[in-house]
Amino acid sequence: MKYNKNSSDSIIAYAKKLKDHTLRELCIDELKNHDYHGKGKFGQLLEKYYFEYEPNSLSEPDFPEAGLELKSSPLKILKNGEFQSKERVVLNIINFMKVHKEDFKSSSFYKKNAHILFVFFVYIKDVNIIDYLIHIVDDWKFPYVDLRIIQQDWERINLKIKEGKAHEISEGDTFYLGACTKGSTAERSLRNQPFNDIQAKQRAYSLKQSYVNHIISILAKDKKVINTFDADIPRKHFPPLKQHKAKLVQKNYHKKNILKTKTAKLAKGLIFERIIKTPELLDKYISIEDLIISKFEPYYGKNPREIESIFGLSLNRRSKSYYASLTKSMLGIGLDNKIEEFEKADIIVKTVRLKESNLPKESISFPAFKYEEIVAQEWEDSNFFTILSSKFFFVFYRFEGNDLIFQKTKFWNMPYKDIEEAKKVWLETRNTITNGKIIKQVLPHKRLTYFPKSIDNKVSHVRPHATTVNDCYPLPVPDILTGDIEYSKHSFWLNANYIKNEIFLK
DNA sequence: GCATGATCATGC
DNA sequence: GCATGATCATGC
Repeated sequence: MKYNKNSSDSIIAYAKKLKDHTLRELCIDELKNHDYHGKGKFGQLLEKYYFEYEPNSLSEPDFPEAGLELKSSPLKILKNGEFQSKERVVLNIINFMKVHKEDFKSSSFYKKNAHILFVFFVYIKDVNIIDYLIHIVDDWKFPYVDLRIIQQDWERINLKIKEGKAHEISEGDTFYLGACTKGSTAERSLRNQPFNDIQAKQRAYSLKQSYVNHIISILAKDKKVINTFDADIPRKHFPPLKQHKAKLVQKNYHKKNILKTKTAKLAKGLIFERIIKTPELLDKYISIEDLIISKFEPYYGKNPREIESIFGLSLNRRSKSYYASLTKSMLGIGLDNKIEEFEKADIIVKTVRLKESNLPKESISFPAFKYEEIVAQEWEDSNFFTILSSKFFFVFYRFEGNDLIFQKTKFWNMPYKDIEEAKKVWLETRNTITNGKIIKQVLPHKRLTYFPKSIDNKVSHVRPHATTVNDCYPLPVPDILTGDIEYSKHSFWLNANYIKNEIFLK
């Protein structure tokens, strides 16, 4: 053994030798003649050829004597050169039949994942897994406040199981710790649950992608991992057949690296600020939601101008960030800073202005979808499903006469049944595009479409979401009526009535 | 007064 | 220049 399996320090030190290298360089004899692809393969190769133990699926950590769990995970490079997690980090599978009897501190989750050794590598499509460059290697223990929130998340997942609702679990139920589906196909991965005959999709605990990004930013900062690509990546590390591609990849690495150094300088002002300034605050409230909502209570009944003046602000009311600024002020967050808890939990903040009838003045829009993308996707891979699976934070203002009054705030995530309703809208939209039957009638100043309308579905509808009618995305199939090969951008919207009845009034 | 098509305004 | 959150405009 090249390390002492009883000592986490020894394992971590050995692991750190991976940094700035590829598996091909470090395990060359065993691996060099293979072309490896596929999800999860990197982790298996790492365990078998670098740490030299056989991959297992025990409930213990990967290094049981040291209490250390090994997790490898891909990074992607953003256009601005920053590194981000490519996906969530999937942890142990949730055993519905057993976990409801556990408590957090002695749970299988905590036993396995209290101390994690992360190996982050740079993912590039179609490149042999053993040529991925390992970028960040470090161990991770959850900070106290995060752990408290994760415990609350864990208990919330457990509550759903105890209520016989394992089949209704959603990513939006929780903040940092998610319960993501796991298994090749949905049908094949159904599992029994203890308090309901309905089978539930197999799920695993996972760290949400945004939380993983937070981990990455901390590990990268502590270790000053900035110039990973200073050293040339030797061409021999890429298999001959892929040499052309490898050249491109190398070129890209350097380009990105330069970009990254530039943006790193520019991005220095970006600060994440916590709502929870001291851990003791957590003990005063039942949940983190209650704690956060309590911050807003002093301002209920006031209008935006009054709230501004309380904080000595004078904001541009037309600015897109106007309500976001008010929200930050009430949370005690600097206007230039990001709300750490919201960023880490990928919470979607929406400000809604209601009429006196409690009906929102406007429905809520989401980003425009790409016609070519949507026809190639399945529901559970779609952006719309991801959005609707998120946790939302609503800030409600309500008109009383001409005065706009701050009414209330609310954490919310869409109930399982309503996500199923929204799925119908998505499927119908996809069909409409696939069949090329989008435009119903062309009128002088507008076009009528076959897209789902708000009267067709309780939850959602499709509407234009473009700068002008000429602001288009290409169509995968030309429209039958007009022959158009592109069409103005559209997006999914939440119905105003749904917001009123299912979010504001509930 | 609402539903739906269309567009604005800002910031990156 | 475009993505995004927000808002306008018209006809029934």
